[in-house]
Amino acid sequence: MADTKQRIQDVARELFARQGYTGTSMADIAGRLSITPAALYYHYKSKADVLDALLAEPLAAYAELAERASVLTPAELLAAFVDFTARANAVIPVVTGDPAVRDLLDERFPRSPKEMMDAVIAALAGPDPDRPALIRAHAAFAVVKEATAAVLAERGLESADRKEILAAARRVLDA
Amino acid sequence: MADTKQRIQDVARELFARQGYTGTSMADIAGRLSITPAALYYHYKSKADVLDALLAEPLAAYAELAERASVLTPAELLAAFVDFTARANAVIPVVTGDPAVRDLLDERFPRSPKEMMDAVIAALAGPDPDRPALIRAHAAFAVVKEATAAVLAERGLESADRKEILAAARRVLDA
DNA sequence: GTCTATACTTAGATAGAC
DNA sequence: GTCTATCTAAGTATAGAC
Repeated sequence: MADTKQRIQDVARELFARQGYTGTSMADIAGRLSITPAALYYHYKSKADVLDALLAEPLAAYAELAERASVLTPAELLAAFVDFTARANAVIPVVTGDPAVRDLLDERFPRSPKEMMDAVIAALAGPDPDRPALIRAHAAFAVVKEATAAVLAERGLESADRKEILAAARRVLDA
Repeated sequence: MADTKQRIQDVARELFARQGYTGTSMADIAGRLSITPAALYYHYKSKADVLDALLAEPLAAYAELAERASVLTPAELLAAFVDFTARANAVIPVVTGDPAVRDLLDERFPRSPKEMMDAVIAALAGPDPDRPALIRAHAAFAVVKEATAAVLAERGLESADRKEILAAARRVLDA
């Protein structure tokens, strides 16, 4: 990818994460790069396209995970999801926090994050889940997502952290 | 409170929850009430004031919970937090999802939601926590917050649900 | 308490020069 | 590839009539 496009994505990822997608203007992004907003439109035809470029790879990874979910054991799925969360850490709040982003993604990507999350939850809950099983699945999902984010907020995700998170998630899942 | 003010708050709560604070305009709120935006400014002097009015009660409840956190047992704290989450359900995503709201609250309320969350996490982690204890505290917090929200998304929080959520959170906390 | 009209600002986006 | 200049739309907010 051209150097300028890469730099735009890096700045956009940081600003979207800090201020949200709706809360970040094209002028904000351009200012950080010491160019004018108009110059951005040479590289991307809209603000939504900048977001697309930023999310394409993480969303594809999420889709792959959701597709494999039903053939993995819960332990394998939780482990894979910790790693996904760690890699996509910077963009997850952008997707989950801003309703405008959710609507954009519905138009532009085949499967919504909500659908993919539901697939993971369903796999964690097992076949024909009752209400307690669904609650435990949501809880285990939450443990992985939030605990991983909490660790990454102040340091790298070390091997011991990963094991602790997975152990907690498995305790939640096994009633 | 005057009837119109109450109806403005009800509409604002619903729209902020669905579209986010930044993603909701005064015209959106006014339209739902079949009045003009200008009329809103008779009742509230700014959009931020509408948000303030909406969040004052939940934030005060959260502050009280955070203050009592250190003298409650973890089980009591988790139970109180389930109930708080259930009551504040509609506005929690408004606060946590939009960075602009976080900045507004920093200016307008004495203690930020982040600070209060940290107090709860610290109480759950116990004195002089090591890294695993902090991870477990974050995980238990996440279980209560997300599982309660998941249940409320499709039905009321029944007594059995509450017990299931608390049992899961306690399994996370006790290594 | 609500309206019309409007001021002011910011944002997304385009045209055309360089 | 980037700029200047500009358009259009939307949003917050106010003034003053009713």
